[in-house]
Amino acid sequence: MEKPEVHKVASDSDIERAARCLKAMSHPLRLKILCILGTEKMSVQEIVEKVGTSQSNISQHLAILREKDILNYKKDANRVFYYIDDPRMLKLIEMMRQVFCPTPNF
Amino acid sequence: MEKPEVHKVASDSDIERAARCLKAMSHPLRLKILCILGTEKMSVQEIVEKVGTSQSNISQHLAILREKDILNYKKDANRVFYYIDDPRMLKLIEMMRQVFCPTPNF
DNA sequence: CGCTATTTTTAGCATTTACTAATATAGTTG
DNA sequence: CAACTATATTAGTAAATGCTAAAAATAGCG
Repeated sequence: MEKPEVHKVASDSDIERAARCLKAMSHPLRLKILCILGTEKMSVQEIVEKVGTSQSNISQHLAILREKDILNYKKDANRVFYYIDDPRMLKLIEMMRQVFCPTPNF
Repeated sequence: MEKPEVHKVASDSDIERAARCLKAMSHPLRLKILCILGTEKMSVQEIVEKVGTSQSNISQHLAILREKDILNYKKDANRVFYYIDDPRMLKLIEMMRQVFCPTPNF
């Protein structure tokens, strides 16, 4: 009862993990990918069209999100479909919307 | 009524802004600073002690958070007290806790 | 199999980031 | 003002990041 701290600080390992994840999200193109994905599955092609940069560049960014377990994917014949698997990630993105998007769009 | 989209994608400028902010938060030391700050005001000294790296290093990280408007500060005599001003930022940090901290601490 | 479409990987390069060590600034106090 | 405390800034360097262009996988199709 001596220390009325409202909260303890997160453990260093939690912080490291969070920072790694944030870092992966903190590039405009990658964040945009996450935004347009939302709860959908989308082919690389489609992502390229909607995000607007070279296919190679998108593929590299997708690799980063994949390696950090932010995106999951499924191969279907010729194509690869990416999607957000982790509900916590969806929650995080929803939160970003609330914080960073003035109008109720997004 | 033709397109029953659940949401529109955030505007590119919103995304750029969000990405800049996330990037500023996405370093372990900076994230830790934000975590230990929470709703408090804290001197650089105190932050140095709690975070655990050199004074110069902390000062540089504080500068980054300051320049990105994530932290505000007040000078008091000899010392400088940093704090999180923006309630949206506090909300974001709270969210991080929920997502990244398994135990109900933080 | 040769051909096309989709995606990934590689190489090379310019830019940015992060740290340490050293120095500077500013306020405090005797 | 000299010495001290707290903070910021600078310089230098090693590592990481991000992009373009080119080449390589992978799968489907005649």
